[in-house]
Amino acid sequence: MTTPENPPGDDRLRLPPNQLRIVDAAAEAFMERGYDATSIDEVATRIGATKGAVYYSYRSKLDLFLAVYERGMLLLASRVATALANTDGAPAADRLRAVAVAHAANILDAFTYHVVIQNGVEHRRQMALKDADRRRLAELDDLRTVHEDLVHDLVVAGQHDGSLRPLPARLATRTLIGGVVGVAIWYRPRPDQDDEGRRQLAEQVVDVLLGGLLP
Amino acid sequence: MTTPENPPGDDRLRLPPNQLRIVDAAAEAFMERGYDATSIDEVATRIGATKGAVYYSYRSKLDLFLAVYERGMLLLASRVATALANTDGAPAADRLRAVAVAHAANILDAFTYHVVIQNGVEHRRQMALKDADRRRLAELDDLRTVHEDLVHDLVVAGQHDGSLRPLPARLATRTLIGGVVGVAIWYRPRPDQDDEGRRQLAEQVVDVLLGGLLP
DNA sequence: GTCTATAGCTAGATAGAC
DNA sequence: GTCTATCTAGCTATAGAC
Repeated sequence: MTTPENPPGDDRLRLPPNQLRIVDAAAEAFMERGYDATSIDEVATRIGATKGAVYYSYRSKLDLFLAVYERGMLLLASRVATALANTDGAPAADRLRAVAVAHAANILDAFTYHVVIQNGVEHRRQMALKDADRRRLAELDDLRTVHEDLVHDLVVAGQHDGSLRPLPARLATRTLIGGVVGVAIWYRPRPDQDDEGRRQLAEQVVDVLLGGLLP
Repeated sequence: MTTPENPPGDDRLRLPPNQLRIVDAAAEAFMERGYDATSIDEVATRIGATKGAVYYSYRSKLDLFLAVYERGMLLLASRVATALANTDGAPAADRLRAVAVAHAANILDAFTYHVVIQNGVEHRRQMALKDADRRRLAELDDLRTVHEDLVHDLVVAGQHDGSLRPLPARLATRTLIGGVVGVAIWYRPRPDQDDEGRRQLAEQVVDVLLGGLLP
């Protein structure tokens, strides 16, 4: 986790250590086996405990999933905010690049979380939820929308100041974000790759997306 | 389904009508609720029948998933083969574009299948499988590898003949495919969109990926 | 070929001891 | 706070009638 500890840090990012261990373990388990196929027993085993310890901190399995989803999105939001702060006043294309690199880098750094988000969002939308859960899920989905709108605004601004090609803005936005998010699908963590290595990979991916494959 | 019926048509694409109805229904259900959350009863209900009818044609739930996976990959392979045949002798960049558009268009046309493939592949890899099932799954995974290698070869060829930018070839390949596959995540089918409309959308997405967002 | 009935199992959630 | 024991629901898969 390479997220700055103090900058635009949402308070919800600060978890008690035992909860953080549970959420980390849940993210790993959900990534490897999928949400439905993962039992609470399995999450408990990963932290060397049993069901009871998990249920003491989280009401339900869905609650646990929402905690993973939330943490992943907040880590991303925090990092994107930093990228924007660092490029204040720069041309839109440069800010867009900074945001996209921050996004890709966060996917690599908090890999388990983002794979879970990636695989989990669709199913959850259709499932039967209690009102309170539905509300929490909707809030988290808002974070995705906020990010897409932010990128969209940068795309439009870039087309205005001439730093970006005139393309259908919404389509370009989604294709760009889709390409970044796709990293969560094809990337496999390597032991030899440190923070700096992941950052370089993030930049390379964004270069391909912004510059295209054609000469 | 806009797939040519005769060209490079794998025989496995020709299913008896009742089996096709079952696999179509399964793809829909898996897309909406996810593999694990979907019961065989639910698939049966969608074709106006009960469990028994499904189990008569498919031994197990996994068998049904494999049938969906197989059909999706074969539809894609067939369409890509046609695209390659149609661009024989053309510069590599043009062939790459044709393949990518075929891929994107097939994702839109056989949307349910590709969403299931997209969401399902990772989990299945880690699950406990019988030898026979493991073998079938490996065969289907091969189809993905074949496609990636095919795109990779086109990328390398394009860099040779100067029709593509000199980028890290594997990375560029995965980013391109990732961007195309990402369509299965953000696209939502529209009633007003016909075959031609989907084809145009596929072309627009590929234009963004090949040309990039920068001027 | 499709139905109903049911066996057998898994896993979410809770209660109460420590 | 974490444990063990247990209740309960829901689902895969099969058997046997029609």
